[in-house]
Amino acid sequence: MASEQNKRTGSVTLKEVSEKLGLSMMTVSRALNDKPNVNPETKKRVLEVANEMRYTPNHVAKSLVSSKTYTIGVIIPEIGHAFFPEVVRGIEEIVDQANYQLFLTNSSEDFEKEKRSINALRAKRVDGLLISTSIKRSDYSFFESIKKTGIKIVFFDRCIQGLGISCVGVNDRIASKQITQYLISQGYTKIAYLSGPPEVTIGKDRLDGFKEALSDHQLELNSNLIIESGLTENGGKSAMEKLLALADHERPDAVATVNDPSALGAIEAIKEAGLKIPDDIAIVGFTNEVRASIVQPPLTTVNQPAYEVGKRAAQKLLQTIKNESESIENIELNATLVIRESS
Amino acid sequence: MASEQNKRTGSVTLKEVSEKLGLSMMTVSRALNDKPNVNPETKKRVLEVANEMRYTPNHVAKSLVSSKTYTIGVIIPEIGHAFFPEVVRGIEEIVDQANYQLFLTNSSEDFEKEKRSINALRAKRVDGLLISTSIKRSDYSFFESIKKTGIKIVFFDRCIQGLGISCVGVNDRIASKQITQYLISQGYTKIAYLSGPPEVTIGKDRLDGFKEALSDHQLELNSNLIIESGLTENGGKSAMEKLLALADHERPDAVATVNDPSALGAIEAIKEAGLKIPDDIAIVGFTNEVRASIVQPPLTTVNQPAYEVGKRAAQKLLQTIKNESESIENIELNATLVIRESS
DNA sequence: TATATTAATGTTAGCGCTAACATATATCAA
DNA sequence: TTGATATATGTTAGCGCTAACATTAATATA
Repeated sequence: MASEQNKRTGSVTLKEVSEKLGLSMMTVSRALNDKPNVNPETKKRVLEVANEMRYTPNHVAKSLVSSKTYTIGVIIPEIGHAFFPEVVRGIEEIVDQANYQLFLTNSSEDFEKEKRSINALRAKRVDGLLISTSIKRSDYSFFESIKKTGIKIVFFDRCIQGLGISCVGVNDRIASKQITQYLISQGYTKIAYLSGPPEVTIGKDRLDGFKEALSDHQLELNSNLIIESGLTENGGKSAMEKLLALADHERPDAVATVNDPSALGAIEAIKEAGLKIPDDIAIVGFTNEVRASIVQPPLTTVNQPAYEVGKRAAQKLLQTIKNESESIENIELNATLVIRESS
Repeated sequence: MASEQNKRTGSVTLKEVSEKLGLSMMTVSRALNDKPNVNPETKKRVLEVANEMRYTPNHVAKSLVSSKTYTIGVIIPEIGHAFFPEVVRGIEEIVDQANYQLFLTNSSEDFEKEKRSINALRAKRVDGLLISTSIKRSDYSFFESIKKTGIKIVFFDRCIQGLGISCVGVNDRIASKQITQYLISQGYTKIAYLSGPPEVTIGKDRLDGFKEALSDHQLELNSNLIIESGLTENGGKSAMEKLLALADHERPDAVATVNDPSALGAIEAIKEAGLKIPDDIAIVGFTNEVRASIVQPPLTTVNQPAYEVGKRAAQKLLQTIKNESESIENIELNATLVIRESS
């Protein structure tokens, strides 16, 4: 029993199975892979014996022959942000259906680590890469050179434009504009904005949407009320503290934010200052992550279909892998307003 | 430039680099892998040319030779549960430091999918497996047979005992006992329990801890007050509704739960019934996930060091891979009480 | 000077598998 | 009966790399 096992790796090989059966490796290979021209009887015997011997095909060897690994790499900037696990869930579902396996890496918003991971995944010969870039990315040239190697890439959520790489995200600009318009329609006039990093699409697009809404309604854009908060709770909190420190006449009556974590941090600051939401100051987020419905007061925000983003990105990547001439697309999913009590 | 690229895969091979240099593949291989007996001058030239040609070593081929893939597989029951992304973050950090790559699969609490994933990962020849089993697991024999193949396994959070496989978790029984004792010390006497699935360690151990605390304080164990809620919000909510439907004299004055999602669901039910927490009914959770501090009222719960669980599990697995005679351990991390306002 | 030792490089074989070609046997039409 | 066709199986070579052994050149030792 254990004697059938390969000395080197501990697993049974095709050769061992074929020897036991008195057949050539090729016939056994054909039988196990549903190739034509195998006697049904032979096939049955092969399957039985392979099963008995607990043969597991070695995909490493298969991959070397076929130069396909049925493996994709996913680069996440921060798995701690509730948005991303949902995206991963979507990706995993699609990828699993297609019998691919998923390598996960977490860059922790560190571009150097992101580069290292991408190179490691290339060495592992992944068939494709699903990337959401870290914030502190500096050189586009890296992605250009990666792209030149011919590996298939799809960006999601945080995209880089102009590289000829497909992207799956939400219509950030429009959604950001809508939620700002909603604040305006509620009668708020001094609206502040906690912005994300401008280098990344989501940072830029959401800020643009905010600005558009203001100018559409002839509201002045007070640059003192636009503060970069990054994408975290802490960033949101300290940005809000700066706003609260402004003189009374400048202080905003409402705050729009680049994402929910940032809004949650801001809420903390507002509460600590002893102010009431939305009476003293209204606030809205962007993401609709798990905490948004639970915080007091429940947060008005934009629902980003995270799971859907993951699914679509994975689908697009698999198509790009399968079909050499797959077009480059900019897929924008619809984000929708979720009106709760914080505004 | 592009002409140096391999026709088959689009990437440059060792052979191509060696031909360009007029050296044998072996010398180039030695130079690139920091092996001894290479002329420093040669090494420098090799590194330069390899870099110029954008050579990326093919780990698939390396793995076939070495029968090591520097790859581990992680099986998560539900990445949507906030606890698990944190665990994954811990795993990823350790694994990355050791230059391993991580395959992530999400079983969605489906044991059939879990088995499929494990088999797929075995075919991919991962060096080890980090597993948190799904709830609906029925046959232990599967794990027994997997273990026989010699693959290294470490369980985390949800373990199966008696298989001779290491496990990293928290001291569930004791922590559950402590939080129940805390409720008792606050004067509650009719304490209900929303329990998890008993087949899984966390379900059993936490319930045991709860029971121990009651019997230590000579409180009667009313089996009507122990309801299986599963591990989700919905389960918690409907279990709580059953408790609220009890006759007045039976109705609990406090509820302990198997985990935070379950507690959060129960809180919803209590609020919908128009009752006040903790005045009408107190509630405590178990996990300390992101929402626990934010819900109204903030949830008293047990802090499970998720990130630490991930790190320790990954460390143990890497040690088990490296060291053939690594001992089988049951690592219990300390969970600590987090007292907030729900009790 | 002859010989042992070390350093630098090369050659061969094989990891586990499959594509592509080769062979043997059975089946069929003319 | 003959060769053509289909079916079932086998053989060879090679995917990209490295371990193990082989060779050559350079240096040290007696």
